[in-house]
Amino acid sequence: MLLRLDNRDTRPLHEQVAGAIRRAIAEGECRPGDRLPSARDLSQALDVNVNTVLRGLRSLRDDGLLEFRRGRGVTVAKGADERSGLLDQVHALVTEAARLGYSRTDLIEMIRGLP
Amino acid sequence: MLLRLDNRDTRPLHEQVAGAIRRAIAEGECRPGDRLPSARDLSQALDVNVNTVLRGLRSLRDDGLLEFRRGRGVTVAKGADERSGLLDQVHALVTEAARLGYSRTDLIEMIRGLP
DNA sequence: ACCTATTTGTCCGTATGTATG
DNA sequence: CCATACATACGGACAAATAGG
Repeated sequence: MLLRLDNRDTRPLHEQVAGAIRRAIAEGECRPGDRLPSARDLSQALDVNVNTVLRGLRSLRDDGLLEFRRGRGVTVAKGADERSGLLDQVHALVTEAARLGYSRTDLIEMIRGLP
Repeated sequence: MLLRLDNRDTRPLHEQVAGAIRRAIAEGECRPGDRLPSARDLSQALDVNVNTVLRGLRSLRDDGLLEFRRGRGVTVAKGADERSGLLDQVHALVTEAARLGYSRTDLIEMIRGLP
């Protein structure tokens, strides 16, 4: 799993980290049960603080994509491969919407308002 | 631009007005630079109070979709058509979600659950 | 079973930048 | 212009799990 961050990306680092790993899972580079590199290794590779990496990882855990075990590392959760692609789309949509001035509530309204 | 409100809709009237006009813009019925019917005309056509219409229009102005000019009316802002592309993205998302067995409610929960 | 060194995520505080009043 | 609040990113100390002797 080879990750890199884009300097031109204006999003917070922890979001970029989360997005990169989410896509790696969506594209099958990491499969359920696989172990991720340790947060410290990732932080070295990406040249950001460990806690910044962990913040990104935590958000993926909250989405049900990852599982944490102190002393054992971070593993890809069961079913993460199916959900990650969809969550990736959701994230992209929410981000694009925010850029254009639309709130999440507006998006929910759009979804509800579809024919 | 033909607008109508749904009696069964439980949302506040000003939200319904805003939603209806937003959709009209997204579907190309109103293009950037076009003038909207006056708030008074809209209030007559929709059978709601003028201030209710204005409240909805104001929220669209805050989103950057409309521009107000005293004495000259309300016009569709530049770039408002580009934002309508969001609806296409929403469509694609809902379709892909359905293919994977996720309902709109599931998507809404995903959006709500984002960090 | 025991110890201990290492690896791993968790938790605390702090500096900096960005809004907000 | 100043003050206040909030988010972001960082650093260091900590505790759980592991691996080797």
